[in-house]
Amino acid sequence: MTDVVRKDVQKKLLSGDYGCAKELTLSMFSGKWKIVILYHLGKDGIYRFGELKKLLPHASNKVLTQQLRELEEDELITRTLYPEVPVRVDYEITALGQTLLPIIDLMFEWGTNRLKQLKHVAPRNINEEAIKKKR
Amino acid sequence: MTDVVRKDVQKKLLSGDYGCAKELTLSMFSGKWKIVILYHLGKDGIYRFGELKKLLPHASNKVLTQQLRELEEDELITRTLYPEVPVRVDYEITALGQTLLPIIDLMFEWGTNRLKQLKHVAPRNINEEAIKKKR
DNA sequence: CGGTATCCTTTAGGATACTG
DNA sequence: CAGTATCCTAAAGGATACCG
Repeated sequence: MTDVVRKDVQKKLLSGDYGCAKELTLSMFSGKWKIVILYHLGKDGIYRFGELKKLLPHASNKVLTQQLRELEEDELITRTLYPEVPVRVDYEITALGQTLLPIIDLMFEWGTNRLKQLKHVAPRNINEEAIKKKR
Repeated sequence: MTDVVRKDVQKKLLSGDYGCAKELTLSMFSGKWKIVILYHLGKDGIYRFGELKKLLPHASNKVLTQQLRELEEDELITRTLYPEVPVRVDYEITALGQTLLPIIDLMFEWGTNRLKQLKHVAPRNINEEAIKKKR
């Protein structure tokens, strides 16, 4: 899921149902590349489309564009087009987007600690879990 | 998306690729009802399956069970079965799961603030955005 | 360069009926 | 009571080709 949540939240907003604050926040990240995009824009400043593509070589044109458009809709990033030849497009994080950075940092921290733990229980355990999943 | 991320992270763990700490954390929440489940278990203590169902009336049996199983796999909650008649099953958050609560709290806080802002820009704006999306 | 357009696959999520 | 089992659909994500 992920964008199930996003659409759900949007629907609730439209119908005047202003509950589910956590879900609203979660829906900001939900999308395969959104966290990473926000992270880099928050950390390094401005990126051009092509630069983001290099950063995320596994993201297809379509999906990357889609994620950027949604982040823009959510007012977390801005898109600036310079009508030069060839065209240039800059993506930058907004003030609102920056307010998400502390959360992303916490997530990074938690994930890092958890990865350390998972290494200690030895890779074999992880494999066993994976096998268990296949049943 | 959402569990795209979860499976992605699991794959990376298996192949020894221990990057993507943020994604690991995100994958803990990704799933339509996971945050809410963690939130309630973290706040109120133990819940039985039926109680969770009442709390989440829109979740189907299948999906709710699935989310609980994944949370258990990720070691965020425990499942305890009491072989009484009729059977009883308790769900409880683990110590690891509790370490996610600060993040969830932050998400709740961010979402609440954002909802306030969105109310102030007036519902009409939101409708315009929604219309824009339909193109 | 920064995308669209098109087509395709996968899978998350859901409705309903049934069971130990 | 606490789930499985089955079937279904919507939509997220991806590959590739083309465009202003």
